[in-house]
Amino acid sequence: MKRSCYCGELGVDDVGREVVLEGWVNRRRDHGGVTFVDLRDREGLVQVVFSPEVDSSVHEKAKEIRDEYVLRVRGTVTRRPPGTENPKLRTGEVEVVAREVEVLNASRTLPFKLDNPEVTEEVRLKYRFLDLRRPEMQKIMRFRYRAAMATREYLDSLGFIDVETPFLTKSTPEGARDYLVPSRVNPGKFYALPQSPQLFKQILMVAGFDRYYQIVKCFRDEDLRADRQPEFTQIDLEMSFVEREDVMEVVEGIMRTLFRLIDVELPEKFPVISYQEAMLKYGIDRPDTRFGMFIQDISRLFESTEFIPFKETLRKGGTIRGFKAPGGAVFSRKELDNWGKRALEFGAKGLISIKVTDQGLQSNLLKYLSLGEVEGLKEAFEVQEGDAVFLVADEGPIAAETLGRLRLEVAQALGLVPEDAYAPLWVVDFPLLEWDKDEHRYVAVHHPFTSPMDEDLPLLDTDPLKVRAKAYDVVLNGQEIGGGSIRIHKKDIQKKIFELLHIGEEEARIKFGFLLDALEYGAPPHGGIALGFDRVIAILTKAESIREVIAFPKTQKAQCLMTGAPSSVAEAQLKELRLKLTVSPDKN
RNA sequence: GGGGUCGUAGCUCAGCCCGGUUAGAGCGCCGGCCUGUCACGUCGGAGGUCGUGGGUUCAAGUCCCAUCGGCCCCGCCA
Repeated sequence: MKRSCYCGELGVDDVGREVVLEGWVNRRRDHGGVTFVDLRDREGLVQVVFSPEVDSSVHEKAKEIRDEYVLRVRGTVTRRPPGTENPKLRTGEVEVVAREVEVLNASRTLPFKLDNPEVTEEVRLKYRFLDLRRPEMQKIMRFRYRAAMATREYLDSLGFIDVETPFLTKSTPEGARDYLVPSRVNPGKFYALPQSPQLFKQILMVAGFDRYYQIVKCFRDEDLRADRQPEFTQIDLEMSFVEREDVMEVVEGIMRTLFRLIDVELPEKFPVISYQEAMLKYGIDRPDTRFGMFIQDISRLFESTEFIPFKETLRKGGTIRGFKAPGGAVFSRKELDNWGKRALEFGAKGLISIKVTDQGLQSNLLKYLSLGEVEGLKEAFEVQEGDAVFLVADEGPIAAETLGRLRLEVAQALGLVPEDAYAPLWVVDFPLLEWDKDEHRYVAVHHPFTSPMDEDLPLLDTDPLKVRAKAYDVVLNGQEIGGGSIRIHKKDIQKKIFELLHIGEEEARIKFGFLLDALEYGAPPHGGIALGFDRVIAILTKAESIREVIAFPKTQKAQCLMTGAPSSVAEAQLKELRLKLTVSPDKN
C-alpha cells in the first residue's frame, strides 16, 4: 500500500476517491461510538473518521491511537454531513472514512503539545525534532529554502556561478576568533574554519571567473546574540571589473527578489548615506530609517552661552546634540529620569530633557538659557505641543552613541517604529582604518583587503585615519544585513596596507603569500559583498531571533541542547591528534 | 569578562517580598462513560530531588552565599 496523496491537499474535488494517507496524529477525539483523528503531514491536516458502522475492527484499532502516532490509513474521501464542516480547516469540507489503518510507529507522550505556542525555547531546542514538526517551523524552513532558491535563480540569471570553497582552511589574523580544527596528519598544526570565503573568492576573480557566488556557512568564535550564531549563512558574492555601484545594483536586485516573496516591493535604488552623516544624524552606522527623529547638532546655538556645562563642553571641542521625540511629553517625571539613567549607561555625562506643554517649554535647563537660546531650540527642533526634546552635551562620539541608542529606545517606547515598514539603505565612505588603543596599532575597519578611495591614497602616508574605504554596508531597519567592498588588486597598495596594520613582510608572506602572489599575475579590479542570510530571513519572517530561522541553532553558551555539542572526547582521540588538555572538560 | 532576568508536576505558571499544616492551578497524561466532534464533553485518578551545593534557623520552595543552565544586553563580532 503506497501513499496516494498528502492529507492537506484533499478537498471537495476528491470526494469519492479512495486514498492512502501517511502522517502523524495531530489529535484524537474519541466519542465512544465514533472516533475522529486529525492526520497531519507536511501539507496540512485532514479529519479521519473511524466508525463502527464502517468497520468495527478498524474502529477498535483507533482506540489505541495517541498523539503523534504515525499512521497509514486507507479510506474514502467523503463530503462531511451538513452542519459538521469546519471552516477553520483547509480540508474542512471533507473527511476520510477509514477502511483500514496501520500504526507504523507509536509515540511516547510528548514533552509539550505541538500546538502550544507558550513552550520555552529551551524545551523546544532540546526536542528540536518535535519543534520542527510544528507547521510554523515547517513554514519557516520552507520559506528559507524558497529564498535560497530565488537567490540562486536571480544570481544565475546574471551569470554568477557557485563555486565551493574549503571549510578546512587557514587561520587568518585580524577579525574574529577562529574555530580551529587539529590536523592529525600534521601534528601540532591546525586548520581554521573560514570566517568567510574572502580570500578564496578574490582568488577566483584572479582566476577569471568574473562572477562568483555561494550560499555558504561561515564560522566565528565570538559571543552570541539574538542575531549572531557561531555558524551562520552568508550570500557571498564577488565580481570583476566593477565599481561599488555595480555591486550595489546586484544586491538591490537580490533584496527586491527576496522581498517579493512576502509581497513587499522595495525601491529600485536604495538611499545612500555616508558613514559620517549616519553617525551625525542617527548616532550609529546602521541607522533605522523607518522613522525620523534625526539627531541635530545645535552647538552653534550656544556659541556664547552662559550655561556653564554647555560652555565647557564647547570649549573642550565637544558638541551639543539632541533629537525631538514626537509625543514625548507623555513621559512622566520618573520616566524622564529613567531616560537620564539610560544615557549615563550609554556613556554620556548626562541627559537634558525638555517637555513641550501648553505652557511652553518645561525643563530645569530653561532658567539658565537666554531667550534667544530658547527660541533657537524651538526653531531647530520645530517643536509642537506634546513633544519632548532630549539633549546631550559631550564629546562628539559619546553624544552620537548615546543619542543614537536613546533614539531607538525612545521611539520604541512611544510606538513610533512602524512594524510593517522596510527601510533599506546603503552606508558608504567608511574610514579604512581605526586606531586600536590596546594593540597600539591601526586595524582595518572592514578587512585588510579593502581598497582605499583613490583620492585618499596620498593620506595613507600623512593621515591614515582620514583615509576612506571603498566599503559599503546594506542596512535594513537598523540591522546590518551585509557588507562589502571594492578590493585592493595592486600588490603595492596591499603591501602598504599590511605595513600600516603592522603585519610585517615576513608575516604577510606566511599568511597571505598566495594572495600577494596572485595580485602579481594580472589580478583584475574586483569587489563584492556578503549578506547575512539568516538575518534577512528573520526579517522577512518577522522572527525575534535568527535561531527561529535556523533548523538546529546553538544557545547563548554556543551549545546544541539536542545533541549536547560541544562535548568531551575520548582520550584516544586526543592522543591521535597529539593534544593535551590543561583543563578538565567537566569543570567550567 | 560584566550587567539584567528567569529556573517549582510532562508543559505553562502561582506560591518567594513578609520562613511555619499535607506545595497549588490550567493544560497534558492514565482509567471509566459517551455515534458528529474538531481546544469534544463528562466522572475519577496518578504525577514534585521546588536547577544543584552549602549556609542561617527550632523550621527554608521562601532568607544568604556559591554554582549550573535558558534568555536579553555591554564588551567582543576584520
